[in-house]
Amino acid sequence: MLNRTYFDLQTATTLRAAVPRPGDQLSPCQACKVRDIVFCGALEEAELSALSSIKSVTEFEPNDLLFQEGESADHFFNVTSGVIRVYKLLADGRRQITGFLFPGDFLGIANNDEYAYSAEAVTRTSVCRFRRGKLEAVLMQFPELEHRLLSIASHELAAAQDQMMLLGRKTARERVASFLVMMSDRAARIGLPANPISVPMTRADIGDYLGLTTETVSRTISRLKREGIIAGAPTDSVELIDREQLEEISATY
Amino acid sequence: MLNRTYFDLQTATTLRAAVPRPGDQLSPCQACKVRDIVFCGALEEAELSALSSIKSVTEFEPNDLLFQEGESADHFFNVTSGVIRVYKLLADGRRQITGFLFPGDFLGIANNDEYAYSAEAVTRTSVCRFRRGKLEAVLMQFPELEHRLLSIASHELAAAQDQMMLLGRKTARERVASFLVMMSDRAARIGLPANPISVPMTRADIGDYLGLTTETVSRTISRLKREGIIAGAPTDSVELIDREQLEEISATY
DNA sequence: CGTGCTTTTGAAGTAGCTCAAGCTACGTGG
DNA sequence: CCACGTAGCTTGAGCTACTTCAAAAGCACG
Repeated sequence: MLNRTYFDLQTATTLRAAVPRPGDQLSPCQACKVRDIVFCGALEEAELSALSSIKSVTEFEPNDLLFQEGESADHFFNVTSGVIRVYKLLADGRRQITGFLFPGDFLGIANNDEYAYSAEAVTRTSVCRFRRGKLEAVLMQFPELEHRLLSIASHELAAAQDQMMLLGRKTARERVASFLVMMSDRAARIGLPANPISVPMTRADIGDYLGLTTETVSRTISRLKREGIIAGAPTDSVELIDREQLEEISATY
Repeated sequence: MLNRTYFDLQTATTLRAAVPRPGDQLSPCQACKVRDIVFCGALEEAELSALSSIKSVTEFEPNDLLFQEGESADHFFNVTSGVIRVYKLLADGRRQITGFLFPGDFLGIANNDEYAYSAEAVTRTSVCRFRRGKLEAVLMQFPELEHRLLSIASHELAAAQDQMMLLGRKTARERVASFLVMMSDRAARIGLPANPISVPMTRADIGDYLGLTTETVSRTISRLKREGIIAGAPTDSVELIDREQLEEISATY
């Protein structure tokens, strides 16, 4: 399961040149490849070193559980490489994946002291982990960080609303097209090529994300291929041949 | 359209005794009937009067538009009475209602400077309105307020994830049951009776919230009535006869 | 080179949708 | 006060997009 995807993502974050800045080497985070993207980006040295002092780096293998719904929410995470799936389960095993996380994404915003969802590694993944209590102390000290968390939460909220539209009102074809366009955009955002995209998650994952069955996802992708809109390079990689049409199909307003 | 529901909600917020506190009458917000519920609740007098000085009260009639997706996000709102629907549209008119707002709910968290969704009054509604720029200035001054916004956003995020589960994986029956239980819980939360609940929105609204058609909503409610699990008092009011069974049906983990 | 997992494809079934008609409630104007 | 119009709700009949069940094919790994 340690497939190409993982290497792609590794490569990607490596490719993102970590531009040296004045004041470099003051804290390990200065060298972080994804730190320009969110949370830790563009912070004062004081804030950054406060954060740095409470972080620990952890690695996960594919399908490793980061935490489970209902567990005490002891940590926040910042993904530095790999892909994570976040999901909820019903008693009878039905699963809804509420999001996929990529390098630079933040994880662990919870309103009680319990996680409201579970999180698992899709690929080999590394994260920057913060103890909740400690992070909160740092937040108290640096209101700018809290401001940033609010901004992250707002983004997530907007994304969640788009996903509700997708789940409530789009056809299977529109959902799959939306998914592929989203994957392409996310890849571009973290510095990967937007076109032949890597799709490390299984059809079952995609189905549980889009509110479809694996069979429907597979059939829909097959049809898009037959129509020449996309093409499947071998190892879980997809080429968007007619991106414009894909966007039309995706029915984004 | 100025039906019983509106009066119910008016009554409710009036019933919520505004307990006098030391330091009362310092600002008009002290008397606010919903202020214990969120955002403005339990603030220092300084914070409260800062907020109070930038707010303005506005009323909306049923179906009035508060703002539209894509508009410049100039205001935040706090609902003080009535019910609001928040939704997104696709180009061809398909609508997804992403939430209903009740007294005490906060509205307008946006990540760009554009609203990501539209908002309309379901019933006659009154809101407390804050100019975005001014509120942001107050936020800068009182980090506690930003902390509170983050907490609100976290709650909304958790609710959004539940809704994704509902839209992606639940059956029509489970969705309708979930909806009724949710309405009952929300009513209780703002001090209304949890049992004969008022359902001011149309079947079309409910359908667009649950990812169903009006017909399916209607049929499903009819069946729940036939089974004696709920009963329809006349004016858009529903009695939960067997709440326990309704919760079972709703498939909440 | 077989074992297990994922994906694909087919065939049949069904939950929910579409289309259509009738019903109820309510406000309006004669 | 009653006819009338409109908007929402209900119910029926038929349809279809997606699911379910099943099997075979592809692929990764020991």
